[in-house]
Amino acid sequence: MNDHGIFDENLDRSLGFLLNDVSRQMRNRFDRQARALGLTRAQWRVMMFLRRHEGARQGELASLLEVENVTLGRHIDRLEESGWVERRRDPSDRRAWRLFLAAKSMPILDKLAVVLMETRETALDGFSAHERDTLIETLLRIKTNLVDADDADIFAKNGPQTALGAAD
Amino acid sequence: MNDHGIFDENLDRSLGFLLNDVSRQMRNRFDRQARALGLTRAQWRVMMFLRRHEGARQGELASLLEVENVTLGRHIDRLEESGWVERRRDPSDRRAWRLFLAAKSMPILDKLAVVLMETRETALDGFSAHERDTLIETLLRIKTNLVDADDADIFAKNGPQTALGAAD
DNA sequence: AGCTTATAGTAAGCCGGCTCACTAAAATTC
DNA sequence: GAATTTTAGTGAGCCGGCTTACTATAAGCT
Repeated sequence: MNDHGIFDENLDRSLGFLLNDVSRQMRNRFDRQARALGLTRAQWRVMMFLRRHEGARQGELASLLEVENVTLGRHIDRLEESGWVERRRDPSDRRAWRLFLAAKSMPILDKLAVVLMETRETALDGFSAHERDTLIETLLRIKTNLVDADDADIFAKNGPQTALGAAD
Repeated sequence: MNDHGIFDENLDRSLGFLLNDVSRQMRNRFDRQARALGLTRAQWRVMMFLRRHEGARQGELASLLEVENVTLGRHIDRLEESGWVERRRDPSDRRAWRLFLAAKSMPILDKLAVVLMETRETALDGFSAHERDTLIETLLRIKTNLVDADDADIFAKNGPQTALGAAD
């Protein structure tokens, strides 16, 4: 019983903020461990995806990473400046870049995978395999819900003509 | 079977990145809905905490929010500039500020609580009450694990003398 | 009292997200 | 072939985190 009515729930237990907190804590922890290697978690993630998609264009990679084009562009700026990644002009499309890992990048990737595993073990200390699976599946469900809702917003805004399968 | 060995797991399913993605999606969704009201989720959260702790100093509020002092300081800069929050000098400590909500802030807070609930409903569409509880408890466990690990790091670095209960 | 240490907060500057506005080039349409 | 629209990427600038270094003041010790 307090003065603020039904909206005065405990913000510490609110899903959005809790996800934010935990995500931030994990990022900070990983980055502290990885600082000596000269990469942040976000940068390393870009490189891991790039390893499996060498020669990708920025837009393709941004789409895989689910960030905006401009966000990835700035990552690539920094990674190129530090010599981890190379931009080469696409020979058949002069607007586009093709992205490649520099040779010096390879040895770092697996080291940081170890840091990631350690961070995860810290976070999930005391969790059973089943609990871990459930958590991952739950987060994927949430992600799907949010993506679907965004799609529905776009549909509502632009009308059916831009949606797939809307042919007559 | 590929060329990259045991470290080549699916990054899309990696806990840290998944938390990051979901957290970002929820933040973006909330902020898009709330933009018309002139506040972001982080700013609104500051104000919600402040409502229950009027007169708090910046350091106290930062500690409640679990962000660094400097992070909150910049929030307060912006909130003060927009007239949502007031800084008043502490009469008994000239280093410190005391924080207060401006009168115009009150009507906004409950509106944004509704936006938060809608965002949560979108995210948790199709989840049972039990599943929701489980998720929150799981996230709190992870948070505890990470906080404990940070505490252990500090202990290891500074030695027992800074830990509570380390008398003699 | 006077020196030292701890605390409250700011300044500067980095990374990681975003939007909005833009350029250059490609693709489409007429 | 020319005009239009779409696409690839950048520039500027905002918010939200952080670290490191600093100022000003308070508190503690001798």
